[in-house]
Amino acid sequence: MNLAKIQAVIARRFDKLSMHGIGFNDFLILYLLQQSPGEKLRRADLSEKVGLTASGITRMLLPMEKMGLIKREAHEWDARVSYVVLTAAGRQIYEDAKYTANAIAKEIIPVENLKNNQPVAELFKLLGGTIV
Amino acid sequence: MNLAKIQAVIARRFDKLSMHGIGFNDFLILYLLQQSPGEKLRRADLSEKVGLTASGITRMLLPMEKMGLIKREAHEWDARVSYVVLTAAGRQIYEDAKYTANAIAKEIIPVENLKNNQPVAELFKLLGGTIV
DNA sequence: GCATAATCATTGATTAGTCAAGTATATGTC
DNA sequence: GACATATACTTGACTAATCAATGATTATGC
Repeated sequence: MNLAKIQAVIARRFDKLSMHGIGFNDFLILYLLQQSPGEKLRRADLSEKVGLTASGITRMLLPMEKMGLIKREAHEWDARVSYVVLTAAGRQIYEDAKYTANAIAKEIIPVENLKNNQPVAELFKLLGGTIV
Repeated sequence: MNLAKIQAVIARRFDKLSMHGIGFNDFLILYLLQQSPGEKLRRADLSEKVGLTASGITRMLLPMEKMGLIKREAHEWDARVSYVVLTAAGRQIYEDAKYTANAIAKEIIPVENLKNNQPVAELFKLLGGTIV
């Protein structure tokens, strides 16, 4: 009864991100948005990527929206979907936080797995299949 | 963001335990008690074993106590500690649920790891280091 | 073209857990 | 033997998530 521990331990390492005013989950969202075409994702897709339910996503994004890290955008023709879009402020925070996050990820990932110079990407990929 | 998924997936498989009126966590508690000397454990030790905080344990055990699966027992000389003891009813439920749980565990564990004929024990041991 | 079904997002109610503080008891030191 | 500190547990306040229900919109079958 607690695999969540692993996730908690990793997430805790990322507590340093608070120096940028965001947490692990926020960073993950920004990361996913930033690497998506148009820096946007449908809420349904986002929920699928992070492994939360739709309502979980709604609730997780609320404060990020208030902070101005992300904003809403309507789908071109499907009125049911609402895109989550990275704002300029969000992109800026992400760019700043990236360095911190990479440093943390470098402490976690075994060096031999560090092929390209993108520790966070590698970490998320490693956890990937199961996590992100 | 979700290693908890693994745990959730496994726990969900154990939903069948509801036919015995208990859930995965309840079964885990019963399991741990049943294999402890005197069928009892200090709350602190239990919390350590399942990876919850002390308060988490207090809250998890409350309904089980109401259902009469477990009961309290004072420590012989240390008035701070309170043992969690398996009741006769609890043992009975455990014995019944064990068969269901073993069947489920057998579906999850790779056959080559099934040495002795105690799938649940093996499963918990496999998850062990990190989980139980 | 209309009825029915499916999809997307939000909301209220609930659950499972955390942390911080509090209570009670034990232990070590002087 | 009294005080400081540590340990065991409980409680209140809070957080993060779930589910079930709902509203809105789009897709499908006939």
